[in-house]
Amino acid sequence: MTRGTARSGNTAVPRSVDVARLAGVSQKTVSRVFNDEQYVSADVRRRVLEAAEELGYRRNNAARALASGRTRSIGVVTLGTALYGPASLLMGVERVVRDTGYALRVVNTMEGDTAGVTGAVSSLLDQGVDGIVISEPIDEASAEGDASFRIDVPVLVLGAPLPVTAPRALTAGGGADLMANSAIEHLLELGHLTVHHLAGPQRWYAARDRLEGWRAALTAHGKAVPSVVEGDWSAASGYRAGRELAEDFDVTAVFAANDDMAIGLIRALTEAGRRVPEDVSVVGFDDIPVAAYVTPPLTTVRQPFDAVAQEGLKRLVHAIENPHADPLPTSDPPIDLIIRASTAPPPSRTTPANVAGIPPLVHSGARTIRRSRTEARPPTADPHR
Amino acid sequence: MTRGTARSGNTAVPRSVDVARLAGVSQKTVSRVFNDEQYVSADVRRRVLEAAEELGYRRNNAARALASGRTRSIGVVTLGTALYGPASLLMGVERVVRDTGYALRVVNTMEGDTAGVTGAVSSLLDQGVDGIVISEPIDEASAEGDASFRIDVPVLVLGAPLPVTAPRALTAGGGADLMANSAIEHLLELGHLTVHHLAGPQRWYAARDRLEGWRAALTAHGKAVPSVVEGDWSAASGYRAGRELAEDFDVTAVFAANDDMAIGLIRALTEAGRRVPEDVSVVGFDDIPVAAYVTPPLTTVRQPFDAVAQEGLKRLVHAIENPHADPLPTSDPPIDLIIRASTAPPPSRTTPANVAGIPPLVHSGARTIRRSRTEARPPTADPHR
DNA sequence: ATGAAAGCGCTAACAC
DNA sequence: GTGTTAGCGCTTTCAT
Repeated sequence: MTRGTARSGNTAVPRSVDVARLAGVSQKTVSRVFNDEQYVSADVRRRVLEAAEELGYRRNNAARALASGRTRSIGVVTLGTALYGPASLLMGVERVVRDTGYALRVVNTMEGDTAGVTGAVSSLLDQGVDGIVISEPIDEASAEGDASFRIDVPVLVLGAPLPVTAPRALTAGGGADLMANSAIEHLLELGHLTVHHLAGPQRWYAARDRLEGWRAALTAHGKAVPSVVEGDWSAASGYRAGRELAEDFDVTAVFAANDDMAIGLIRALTEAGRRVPEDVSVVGFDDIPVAAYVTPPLTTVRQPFDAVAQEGLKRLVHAIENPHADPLPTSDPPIDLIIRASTAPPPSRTTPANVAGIPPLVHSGARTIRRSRTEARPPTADPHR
Repeated sequence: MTRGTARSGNTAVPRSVDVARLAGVSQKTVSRVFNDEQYVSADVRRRVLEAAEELGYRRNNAARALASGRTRSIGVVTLGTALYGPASLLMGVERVVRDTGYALRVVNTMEGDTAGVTGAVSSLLDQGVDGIVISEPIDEASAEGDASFRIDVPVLVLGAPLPVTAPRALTAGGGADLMANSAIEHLLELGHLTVHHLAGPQRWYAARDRLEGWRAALTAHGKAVPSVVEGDWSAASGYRAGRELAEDFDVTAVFAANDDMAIGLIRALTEAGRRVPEDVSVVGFDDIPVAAYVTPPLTTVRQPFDAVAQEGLKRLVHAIENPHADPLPTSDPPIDLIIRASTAPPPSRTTPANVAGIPPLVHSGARTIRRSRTEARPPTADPHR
């Protein structure tokens, strides 16, 4: 391939000089037009645009980045797009990033990845990004924050505290402990003596956070804190946990750390002859799209993924574009507890079990309890949906 | 900000010249070391690496791209990471891309997006990519393939025919018609007189493909082709469709175009008093992670997302790196039909309905029927999982 | 309102 | 094996 000529085929890729020549202006003027700078006469602008159109001109982004020192792209480190939480967060981020005019570079850290978050961040830095989003990082096998390199672009961490040392760091999301709280209170209000917990993998901050919220809520209400069963977010692990829990007849309510595990759990309980919600109530976490349609429709906590992504990115972009300004303030979005048919009062010890039957048509009558994070207790219970 | 000095703080970002100076070699030698070129003595290589380490040197990717004409990145156009199919494909692509040494740029086209796939491709071209992956594109409102610009990088389309005109195009995946076929044959073998179809949104190629497969399979077996109900992939739309279908007592088997709709459908049937699978059999599509754990466990078609992504990308990278060679041959991966508990023989007209009960512990005994695309009919039915 | 000149930090080609 | 010289196609600075 000869330098500076055709890239493929027989037509050369046009450069700004070519456009300038055709429009009869200087190269710099072409640059001005494409950067929407002022001081370009309407006539010149039109001529330049026409010439560019005719040649099929596209600015070379590498040259732009090299000359300006800005790549106009944001890197995202995400873990397992297969999971609803991370996937939703990624979607939210993508949506917002586009509106800001930045491009998105994505690196996926799989669990069990040797390089981990540190490696992913490093690779983004190599690629050249103006800012970084780290979505739901998990604890690394190696020591945390041992990155031996400097991160001098702003970093936004979603749903966890900072996993790496970065001078210009921001966080958004998280606070699942408070969300867990509303789930537990709902179950206690129904009359359950305590609530068991099917936890997520404890390397995930989100999982630990939910567990802490569960424990704190029980303790605050003076209830016993049963031992914890740990899953791996999958329905399969929920199913396995369910087989264990089904044997313990003291279990009347379970708070699962996500909906998938809740569904597996319910399956196992059902197969063991323990009816949900008559014998055991189950609350999930996430409100995945099918949650309202499984049997029984799932009571669950809905996370405000979109709001978190949007709010966090607004702050990240602000930090990128105003390196010396103070970061924008945080504003945690409210959380919803969606009450459907998988929760009910505990079985009364005197009444015998009814004939098993299809749970009634309850999901259309789902209730939502919204609570903002700044309130201590939720005063409202507004029905919607 | 002064040119060529500190980017932030008081320490300048080191360049290859700085490394060269410190190591006592020429700048070009540093470049050689970092590009793993040959003809660098072990001693020099070590000194350069040490110097780089000490300074915290990182190659500037923009400069690299500008000088070499290659960006070493691949762009992905994906539609709605919220859906299991596109999300799985994206995950697969990410996994493979990393191993190839390319970076990933992602653009998400939401449904109802004005710019659509064409706009997304254009934005990737602006960003500068060496190749493009278009994952499950849908039909655009505007005329197809009307892109007024040239796409002179290789393009890989996943799960659909080419939505844009590109000289160097490849495709992978797709062929859902054949997959639909195995689902239909399973139901017919159980004794159903025909199979209804709950289709996906017909703007999606994948949805049309499944519909065609369904229609073709019924026709091939001389069965009646009932009218189609169309959903939007969501469980909610499956539920709405289910309320309609529940009223038609001729419906004994339904093939849903994805698992989410199947779950919504089952919910609606159940609420209407039609038992699954005793009264109505339901087959889904995708084998989402919870499919084995909903009630009843879902019989479904599993798509080989990972294999498709891997195979497609291998060919894309080959096309990028060997512009003038012939494209690598295609090799369609096999498809699995996972038989669980949502399918059964049709109700015999003489036997009255049994008392509704919990479906038995069947999902652990799931059967898998695998068929490769080159065979006309599946000869094997090997149990696994 | 427009242009000329000087880099941005690297890789490519060729010399030694 | 290693160094020298020219760009890559833009943006920046400064002149007009």
